[in-house]
Amino acid sequence: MPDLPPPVDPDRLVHEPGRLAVLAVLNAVEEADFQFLLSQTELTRGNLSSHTAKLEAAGYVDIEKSFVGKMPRTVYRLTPEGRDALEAYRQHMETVLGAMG
Amino acid sequence: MPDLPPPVDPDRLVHEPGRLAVLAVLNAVEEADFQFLLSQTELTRGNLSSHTAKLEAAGYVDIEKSFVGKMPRTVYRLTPEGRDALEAYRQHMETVLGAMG
DNA sequence: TATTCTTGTTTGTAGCACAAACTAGTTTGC
DNA sequence: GCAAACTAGTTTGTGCTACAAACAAGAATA
Repeated sequence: MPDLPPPVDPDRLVHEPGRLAVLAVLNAVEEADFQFLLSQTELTRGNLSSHTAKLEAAGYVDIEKSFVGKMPRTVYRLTPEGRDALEAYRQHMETVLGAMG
Repeated sequence: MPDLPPPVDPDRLVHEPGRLAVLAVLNAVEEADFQFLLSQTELTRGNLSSHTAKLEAAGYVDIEKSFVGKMPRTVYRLTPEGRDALEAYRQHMETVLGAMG
């Protein structure tokens, strides 16, 4: 029989599946543009835009805007705080899930 | 460098922290009453009530009402479907988190 | 020139989590 | 024996937030 579970209290900003998908991609690639995130996460553009805005407001993601030729391009990067938050989330969830196994 | 993450698409009914806490407790103990769930999950009563109602509606939890002496008592149990859903959730999240390690 | 494509942002809505207020009955105190 | 306080949950109201549709600003294309 599994042990009684530890408290379940994840960082909600990370826990939301759309944002977790974004963070997981950024964790893997260091740097990604809007289109790449779109294709990897399968979010809609509106959704991706608002999730990245929220992650930026939290200090978890840096957003850098520039132009490639004449077209705008937005590049997203995990900040150190974002990386820490993601790692803390991972450990928290591993603990919770591990106690269920 | 971590691999690109697999799709992040957890069962939202399970993913919600309050409900995950309830399911994790029920997974551990087979059977629990309202008060025990309250103390273990640290949810408010209103919250616990509505989360369990949702889990019952989904067929993940059975609710059994009886009396102990003259006081009502409600006992909660995981159904087989609930157990399966929780296990599927666990595996899904392990996969997602594992790719981040 | 106009229409269609790109790159995102803003807006409107519906759903949901949350806690406060409520219900129904029981025990305790005076 | 009557009121106040406690038990065991449920219902209700509110505010947040995820979601996609509509929008905006330009660039390429026909």
